[in-house]
Amino acid sequence: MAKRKSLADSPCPVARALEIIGERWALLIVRDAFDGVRRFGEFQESLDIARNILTDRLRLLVEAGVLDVVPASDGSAYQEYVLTPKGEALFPVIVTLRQWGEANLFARGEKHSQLIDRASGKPVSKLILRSAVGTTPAPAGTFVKKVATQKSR
Amino acid sequence: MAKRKSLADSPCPVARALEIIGERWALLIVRDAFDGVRRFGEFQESLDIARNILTDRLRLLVEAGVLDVVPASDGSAYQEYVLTPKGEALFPVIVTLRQWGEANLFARGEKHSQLIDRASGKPVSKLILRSAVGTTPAPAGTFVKKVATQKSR
DNA sequence: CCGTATCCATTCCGATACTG
DNA sequence: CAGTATCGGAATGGATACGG
Repeated sequence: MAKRKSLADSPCPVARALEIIGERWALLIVRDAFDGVRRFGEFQESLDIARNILTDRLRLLVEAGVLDVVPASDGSAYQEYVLTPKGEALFPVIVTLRQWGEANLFARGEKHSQLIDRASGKPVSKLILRSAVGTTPAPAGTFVKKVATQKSR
Repeated sequence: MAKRKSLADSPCPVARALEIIGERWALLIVRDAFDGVRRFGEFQESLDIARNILTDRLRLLVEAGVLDVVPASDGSAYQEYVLTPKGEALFPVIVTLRQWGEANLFARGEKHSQLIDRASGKPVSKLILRSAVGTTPAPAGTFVKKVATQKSR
């Protein structure tokens, strides 16, 4: 008993997403990857995570298709972990999470780290995110239920 | 040993945010709250979560200031759990997570649940998110480090 | 119907030692 | 440097029984 219930088959996209990245380390690894971190040791030092756990989390993220393993860019015989397109698509998630954290989790005047968007040169905290409005035409029968109770403010 | 490292004091807003909602159930509870769920039993049924865990997670979210406890709206002597402004500010996080899940975690033709934004009448999956561009003027000395390595695509 | 309390299996995670 | 192997303690989560 006490077998953990899998969310991987949930009809809710939020639940499925959490099955992959709803875990203490996963998103921090992804955040570091966005930050340019590629090597095992860099992740380990940056996150201060035990090596065995890091090994396991990297493996899970690779299996999930969020990271990819490539031969090291320098001569060394090792590997590097880079974001796949699927992993890069997590950028808006990181940004919104960061924005929420900055706005709600820091005392006035308290310092926080910052991330600059390479393309725009602006802090990611100030990015306006564009969703894929045109993508997924959503043909009839796509949804298993429709709930019209959302507030947006 | 093996004491879990707290992220609550991390200078990274993403890490702090994950300390609160980076857990298997927290965001699903928040998602349900956005969906209009307010009662203990509703959460329990919707999430199929053990009652003791639900109790604990609700308590944590209340402590974190994401949910608030109010007297039941019907006559019953119980309580209801409603989103605080801080909790409602998580809306963009849920939306981006959902968008990512829809785009990357479902096979073509596979159905997923849907959520309609009350204000706009559109699916949240197609919302264009506006960040608080004007807020937090970010005076000098706000950041502990600046990293300019971000890719945005 | 709303929770709390207990018990226990599973999972997580840190420390450490070890290999190449 | 980049992992793997093993260990033990802590946290998570599920089942269930109980009380308001």
